[in-house]
Amino acid sequence: MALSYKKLPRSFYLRPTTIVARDLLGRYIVRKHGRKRLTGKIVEVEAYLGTHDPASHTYRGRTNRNDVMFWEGGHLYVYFTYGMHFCANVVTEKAGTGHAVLLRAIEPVGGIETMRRLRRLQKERSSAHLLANGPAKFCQAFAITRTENGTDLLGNSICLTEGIPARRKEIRTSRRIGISRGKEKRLRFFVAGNASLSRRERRHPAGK
DNA sequence: TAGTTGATCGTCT
DNA sequence: GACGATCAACTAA
Repeated sequence: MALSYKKLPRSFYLRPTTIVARDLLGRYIVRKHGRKRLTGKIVEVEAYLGTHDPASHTYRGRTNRNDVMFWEGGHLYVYFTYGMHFCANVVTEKAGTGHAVLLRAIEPVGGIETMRRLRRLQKERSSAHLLANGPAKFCQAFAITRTENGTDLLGNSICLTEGIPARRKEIRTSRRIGISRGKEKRLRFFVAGNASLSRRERRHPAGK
């Protein structure tokens, strides 16, 4: 399939969360930042399944912080963590369900010099595949902060486009990273062998 | 290469 | 008052 910059429609996000998570791999995220346009390919995500998933922010119901996760699919939920980092999620399913997909790693495609500036990295550490290979690094490289919480992904400031969906054979799954509850579920999805993943793949997965 | 640690603060208990 | 969907710098070997 040829690369397409056609915006993904609302209906894309209203489907079951694990379906959306897999289908996000290979799609492009396009961010308008001042006069610059930053683009990247989604290569790693995690699904968070609403009020029944103990690892989800919405597990204990609706609060001021997680409110956006209960909006209609196709919005961006951004939260602040560890006192210094932001992470971004794509809200999925219909309003009120509290589901979302965490964007864990992006392969930079366009606007790489701007991303380097935003990440404030020295030349030695500025290899493109290190710019957004983690949820907080991605937010920094794409200038996503508290201000972007609640952004409609069908608008112009941040949107997702068709890109080139990953083939089924390229997609791998694993447990989610950095959580303590609900860790047994395999809800992390990533593109096999991609250089911009947040973790190196194990040579012999051994059932993990 | 693997493992440990400090930074730093909003949110919920 | 504890902890977290993290990261970078550091240590040891």
